[in-house]
Amino acid sequence: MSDIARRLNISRATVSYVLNERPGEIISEATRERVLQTARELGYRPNRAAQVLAGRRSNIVELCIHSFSPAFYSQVLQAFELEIGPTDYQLHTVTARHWTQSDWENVDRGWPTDGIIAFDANLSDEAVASLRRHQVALVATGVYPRTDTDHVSVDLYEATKNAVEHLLGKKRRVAYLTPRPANAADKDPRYPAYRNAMLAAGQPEEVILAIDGSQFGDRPAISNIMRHYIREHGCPEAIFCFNDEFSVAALVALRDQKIRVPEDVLLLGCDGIHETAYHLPALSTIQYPYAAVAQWAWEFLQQRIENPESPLQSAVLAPKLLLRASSGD
Amino acid sequence: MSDIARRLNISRATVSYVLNERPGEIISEATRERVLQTARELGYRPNRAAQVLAGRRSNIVELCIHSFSPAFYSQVLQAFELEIGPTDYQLHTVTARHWTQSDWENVDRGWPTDGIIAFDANLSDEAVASLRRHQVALVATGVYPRTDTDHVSVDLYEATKNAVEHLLGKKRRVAYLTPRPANAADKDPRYPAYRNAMLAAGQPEEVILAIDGSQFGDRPAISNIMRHYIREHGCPEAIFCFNDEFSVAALVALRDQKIRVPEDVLLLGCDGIHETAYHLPALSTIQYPYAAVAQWAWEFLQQRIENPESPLQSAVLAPKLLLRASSGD
DNA sequence: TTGAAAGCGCTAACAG
DNA sequence: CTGTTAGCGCTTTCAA
Repeated sequence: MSDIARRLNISRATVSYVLNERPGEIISEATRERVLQTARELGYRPNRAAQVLAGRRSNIVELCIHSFSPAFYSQVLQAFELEIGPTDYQLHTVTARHWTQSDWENVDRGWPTDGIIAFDANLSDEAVASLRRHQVALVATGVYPRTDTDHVSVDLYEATKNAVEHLLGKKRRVAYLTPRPANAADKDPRYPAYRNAMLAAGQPEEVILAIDGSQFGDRPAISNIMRHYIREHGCPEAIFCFNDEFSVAALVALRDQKIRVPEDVLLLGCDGIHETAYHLPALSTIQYPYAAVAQWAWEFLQQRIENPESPLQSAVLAPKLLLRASSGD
Repeated sequence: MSDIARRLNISRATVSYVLNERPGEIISEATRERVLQTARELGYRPNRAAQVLAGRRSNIVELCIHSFSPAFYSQVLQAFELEIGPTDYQLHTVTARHWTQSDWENVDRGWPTDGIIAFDANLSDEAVASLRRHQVALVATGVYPRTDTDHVSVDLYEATKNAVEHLLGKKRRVAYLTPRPANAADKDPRYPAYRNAMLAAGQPEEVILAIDGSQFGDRPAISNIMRHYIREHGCPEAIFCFNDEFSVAALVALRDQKIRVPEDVLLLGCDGIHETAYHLPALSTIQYPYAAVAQWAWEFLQQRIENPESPLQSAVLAPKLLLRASSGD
């Protein structure tokens, strides 16, 4: 910038003004032209670090997501990309799988972004409070609503209950295939929903535990567990799966044992990853509202960026049951 | 930092020294302790923009990738995440689908990162030259080797030729399903490889063109085109597909028409996305060396960051044929 | 071992 | 309309 100023014998401020298209301050068209021209000639490239240090917005938002796989997460990424890509903002993505609470408290230190989207992150109240104190624009997403930050949540309870009820409408022995032990510590709404639906139907619970080490989604491991389970306990008449990874893994296990879906057993998963549509039979699932989550989150974040003091907002979205062949529909 | 210094009645430089664990400059253990302590009390958080402006490294590398979907790209992301995640560096990800050459020339302006990985990007020679001039550490990946930047390429030619030859070993009428018109302008090695294999076998080419609008991967559209094609031209005995998206789409179309894979037609795709393993039949494919690409790219980038003047490096990787049930293996 | 001071490149009052 | 100036928060050379 000084180079331009020096070359043109004007001050750096003037240059800054025209380069920033400052509204109000009107620079003579002639000077403007000359500055722009010279900037081009000299190959001027603004230095973002300096701009930000001097108080400018970065026009970058950061999406912190558990990881880039399994497919659920890539679909989330894509939804945000579709939402934010067309705006002035650049979307940066970072994986947060191994983050500690202190990482979260310092999330704004990675780069001075204008805002942070914490997708399904395990954010402690303290971390949120700390970020709020530091005026970091933050919107979180997750299964449970929270009131200490802008938040969009997806309530799986109803959809899961509907799903299990739907299965119960056709079969009696409905199992739940999950990576999470079915105890009180499991705060995920899927288990309570399953449990309550079964209770209401007067049927005993049947939880198939498939802890697979890799958080979610080691399909071969899950398939193996399913195979063993079926050999020992026989096959349930219907299986509600924690998510579509489990559902596909179960499908593979059943295939291997010549158990037909949906003739012998119904299958219903959760998340609505693309792949479910292409299996044979097509897999029923609970369709996660990817686009809507991205929309609301981005909406809230923009408002928070524009107006840091505005009241907190939150949205609760309800996913829909997507019935296909695997549940006999 | 000034706060800490003021509180302790020492200079900001001293604080900076201990906070940076400056090697060599030895600060008295007492001062060190006091500074660290006070920093903690005051909740000191370094300002990255300032650090970078003052000449520090950001410890961030940016991966510029076409988009977050289809699955091929998520697997690429994951490979890089696996490679770079455990290091001191943070991996930032940005989608470059709509970037122009000028976006590329200014890629380092997004944030002052230490280095850039351009994955399968359409980088003009000028853009590369410009980045080089600006001392931006850049490693590119792609199908073709290039000599103007650090580069890792995956050579599909051999693998494709092997694939087609493999199919020709079992059937005569081998088609190529692709989104790219088979003309000279198609610089992708898949078509030439297919063509040459067919020529060598004395078989006529059969190119099924499935331009689907969405660059690659609109599965329903591709399936439709396949259905029409088969109705009009009958079904080839074997199909080599541009990538696994096409392969899955073809599988669906064939299923609909009660054409059996592999009994009636062999199918072989490209990329080795996870999903191929779970279809019935399991889909044969050319396995892209995700991990190796990430490793080499990261290796080159690190060296470039450490030593901007070191000679350019490049690596050429060969993907392997992964034969499964869909090609009758 | 510590402190003073000069930037890094840019923004934004404020005063002409 | 344009120039002067004071930072933004940190690093680093040079002296002490």
